[in-house]
Amino acid sequence: MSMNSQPTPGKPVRGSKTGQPIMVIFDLLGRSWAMGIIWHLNNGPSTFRRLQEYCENISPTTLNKRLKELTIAGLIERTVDGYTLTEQGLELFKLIHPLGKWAKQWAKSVNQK
Amino acid sequence: MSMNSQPTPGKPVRGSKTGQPIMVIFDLLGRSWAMGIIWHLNNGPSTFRRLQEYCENISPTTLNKRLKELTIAGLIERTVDGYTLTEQGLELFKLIHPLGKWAKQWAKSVNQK
DNA sequence: CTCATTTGCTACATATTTAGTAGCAAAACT
DNA sequence: AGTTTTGCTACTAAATATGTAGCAAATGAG
Repeated sequence: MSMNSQPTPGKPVRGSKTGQPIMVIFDLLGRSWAMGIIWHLNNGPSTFRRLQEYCENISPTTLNKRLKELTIAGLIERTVDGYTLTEQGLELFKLIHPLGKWAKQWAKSVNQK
Repeated sequence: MSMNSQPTPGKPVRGSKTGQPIMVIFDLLGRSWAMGIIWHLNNGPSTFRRLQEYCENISPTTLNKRLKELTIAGLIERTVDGYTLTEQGLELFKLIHPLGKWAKQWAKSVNQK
């Protein structure tokens, strides 16, 4: 079965053939560096090259693909200052933000084993 | 470069060479069906076969891999009733839960374009 | 201007991940 | 004792990500 490349609500995605919104964003955000990009853009606009550096030298192929996907999804956009979070992207970031704290706790407990 | 298969805090993962916890769980949860499994287990314990059905006939290979990863990560465990969320898994679910509502709104706005 | 740099990105070859199908051994019914 | 269900492995094909090279357009310096 061939899967859509752009995760779109209502269309089958990696993780949901019916395209349930929650699964669609998890497909989108789960792709490599997608979260890293959003996390970073929360600090302000960034150019392609700068994002690349920040993302530990992600390959330009992947970065470009990710940027296009996130743009189509309405989470980021390109301005004169570079790529930026849209309002929707910012809201998403706020929702996901608490995960950072939880993840640190989780990391400790995992490493204890 | 070869990447660890099991996303582990402190070790390089898809999305972070330094293994920052937040990136590690996004790697983990971003893999196909990982979220679907957690989402479903929130309704109670489930057997392998039942999970498979729920997950739109995910291939057993992938399901098994995911289950192992989530188990090592301490998010799920196997009991007499089948696979279940651990307490940590449940907490994670609670954090992620609000995303569901946001995603529905987001889906609407995306489809309007 | 004009030459050198930087930026955003494409091409391409390789490696890793996922999907999809078949089927088997052990446990649970009947 | 025989059938069904369950948890899972093996294997092949398709999709995704990585890593390197490099080019055309925009920017900056002299």
